[in-house]
Amino acid sequence: MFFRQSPIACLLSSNLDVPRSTGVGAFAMSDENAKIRKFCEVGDLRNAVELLKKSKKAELGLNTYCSILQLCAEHSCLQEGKTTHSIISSNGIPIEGVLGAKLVFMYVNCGDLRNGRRIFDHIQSDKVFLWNLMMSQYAKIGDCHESINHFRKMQKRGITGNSYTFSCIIKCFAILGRVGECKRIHGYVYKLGFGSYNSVVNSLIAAYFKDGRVDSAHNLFDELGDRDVVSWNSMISGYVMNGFSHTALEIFIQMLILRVAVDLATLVNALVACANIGSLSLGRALHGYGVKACFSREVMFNNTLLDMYSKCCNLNDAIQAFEKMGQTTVVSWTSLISAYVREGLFDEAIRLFYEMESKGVSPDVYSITSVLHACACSNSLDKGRDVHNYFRKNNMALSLPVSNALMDMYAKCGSMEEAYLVFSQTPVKDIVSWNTMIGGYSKNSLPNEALKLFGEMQEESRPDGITMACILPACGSLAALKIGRAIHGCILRNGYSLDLHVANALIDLYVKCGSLVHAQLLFHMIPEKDLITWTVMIAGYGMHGFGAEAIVTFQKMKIAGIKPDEITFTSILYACSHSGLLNEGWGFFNSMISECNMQPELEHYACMVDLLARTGNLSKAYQFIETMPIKPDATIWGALLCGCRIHHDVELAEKVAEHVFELEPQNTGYYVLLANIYAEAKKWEEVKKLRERIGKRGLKKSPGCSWIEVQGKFAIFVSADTSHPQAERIVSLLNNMRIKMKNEGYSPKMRYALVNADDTEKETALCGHSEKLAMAFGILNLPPGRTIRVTKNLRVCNDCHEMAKFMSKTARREIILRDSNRFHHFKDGFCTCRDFW
DNA sequence: CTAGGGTTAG
Repeated sequence: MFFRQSPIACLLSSNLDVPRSTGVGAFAMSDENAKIRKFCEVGDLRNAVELLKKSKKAELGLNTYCSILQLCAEHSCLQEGKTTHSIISSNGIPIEGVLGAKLVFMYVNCGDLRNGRRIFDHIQSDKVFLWNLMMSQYAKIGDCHESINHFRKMQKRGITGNSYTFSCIIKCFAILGRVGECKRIHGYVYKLGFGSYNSVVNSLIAAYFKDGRVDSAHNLFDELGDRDVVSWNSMISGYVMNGFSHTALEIFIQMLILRVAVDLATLVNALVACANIGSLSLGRALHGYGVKACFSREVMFNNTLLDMYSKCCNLNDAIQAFEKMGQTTVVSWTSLISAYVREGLFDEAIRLFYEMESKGVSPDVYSITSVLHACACSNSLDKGRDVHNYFRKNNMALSLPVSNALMDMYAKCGSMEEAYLVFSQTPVKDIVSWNTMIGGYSKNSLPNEALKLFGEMQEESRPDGITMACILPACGSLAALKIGRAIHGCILRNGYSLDLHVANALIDLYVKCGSLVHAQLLFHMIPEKDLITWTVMIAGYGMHGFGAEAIVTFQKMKIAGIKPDEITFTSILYACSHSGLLNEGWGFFNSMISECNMQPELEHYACMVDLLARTGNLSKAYQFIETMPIKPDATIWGALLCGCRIHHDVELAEKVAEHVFELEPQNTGYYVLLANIYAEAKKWEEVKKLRERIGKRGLKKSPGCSWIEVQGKFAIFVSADTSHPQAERIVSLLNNMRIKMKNEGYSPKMRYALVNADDTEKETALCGHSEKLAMAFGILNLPPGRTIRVTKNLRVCNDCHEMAKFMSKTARREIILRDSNRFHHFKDGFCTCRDFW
């Protein structure tokens, strides 16, 4: 009955002499403490703290504070934890020992690492638990360095770690990619006797997988006696991470056979494996399994499921998975956006981005890069700019991946100016930034800018294999053999040639630089050729006029089990047309439809028209165009117009030209072509009319331009250029050549001149063509016997072609001339095109 | 006594 009274009532009602040591407080304290502890036991934190606030210092015991702090920690209630802390302080309780540890635990668990750290530093505890707590929390927020610092301090103080310490430190070193340290810890762990702890071994397995040491990881797993679900999950995710999704799924199946309990992480990893190998049926089975295991409310499960359906090319199921989700995150939206991109529905993907934003889900780096990728793929500069403006309006920070995605978008949409603007405004660039810009310039036919940036890059950053694959096409389009060779050397020194992208780009480089022998050599050295390798070589043979070799290569490719795609067919048809192989061309065209189930596209029709027209089947070509299932464009009619010129069919040319002019009224090349056809038929009146027509439209003929690389420098010539320092020597060489030609019975093909002037004037005009100037410059400046390689932006003219043949014989030089259409190898008075181009 | 090792997107 005494105990049931309140302490105050006791004091007032009693005059008993109570000993001081056990005192009134002692009885009262147990009462208040018990009440608070009772609240804590049932998880009523609010009432526990309220009562704590009302209680006096003397009424409270240490355990009571600890109970409340424990509850705060478990429920992550920082506010109540702080209140408790301040009561402890104002009550003058020293922060040390168990109470100090509890405070650290509370702060750290509530995510207030700063206050946790302050108390941790203050109490100077040697408890391993607290050290582990700090380490793992730093690791959790991604500050691996601080976590490692703690570990080092711990070692200095002579505190021996336990399994928690080592699993954490191994993870930190693994994240930082310091596998050497992991190995060191591995040995240390064995010495201390933690070598059989599954938590430690599991983190080691993950560390080795992260470093690509699949075998080491697997050995650890084999030797691990006490495997738990995490061990299995580590194996599955490790194999997936290293690109062995099939093995990952085999391990998953093994797990099912051994009846190891599967958890959420297991299913998520297995679903990723299914997504990677496109195994829809297994993915569906896992879907069902997960629903039965009650994971259908887990965001992680649903997001992975959505992505699995997307990657298995099942957009409908992906949409359904999204719609069934109770809770969506930015990850769900991003996966859905990517799913639409994968299906080619770019506009819908872009629309989803804005819908997500309007639903209050703020975009992150991944969603932003995805939507920019959608803009890039849809080739829509306006939509890409809109997204860019959206960032600016919302003051969103441009992180490096976002800036890189912006550059890529602008580059793919053809605006290198805007791409460069982003690039120049990116203070710290990485290799991706440089590669994106260099590749962008290459693909947008700005090879000089690509080379310039490549030079700048080397001052700041080390190029990698991708850089090489980006810069090589620029060298190719300039026919910059010397620079290309230097880059080839760099590739060999760094071992980049093992990368198939690089190897393919190198073959293409040598093809484009006219060095077919080198291209062939490299081609034969590649043990595992992919579709691109074969296609590049087929196109290369075609461009150089080796149709038969192109066909043999095509057949070898099929034997190697590689299926041709649309581009391969373009290349082989192109090769047939450049060598005049009509029957073979038809064969490939038909097999494309019947054997490979492909719909020929415009470029395939263009090749066939070209082939028919060149071989003189003009009316067949006309019929072929008229029966095409798709609308012919200017290049198709243009190919026929070319044929009309070769076979001097003025009547058909006029008919065809009207189609061309209607489709591409701004393209001067076609007017010039028709003018030449008239000129060759000596229809000067018609030439004059056409010139007037061109004049009215205000069209300008794009100037012919040729260049040649001598000692790593380019000499560039335009038609009738007299500004070159060696102009006099060049002209006299050409005049001498012309005289020699006349003496040997060659007459200049005057009918190819556009002007109706007297013969002398025509001859001068003929002599001024840029390719002649470049070839002459080559003869004058390259050591005897060296092959002369000239590149021209337009098609070579017939007169220049004749002269090149003559030059190759009289000057005893091999000349390789690349025009906008193909290669001409001149040797001993003959050309590989056999005058057929 | 408390904690951890394995978890989706580009």
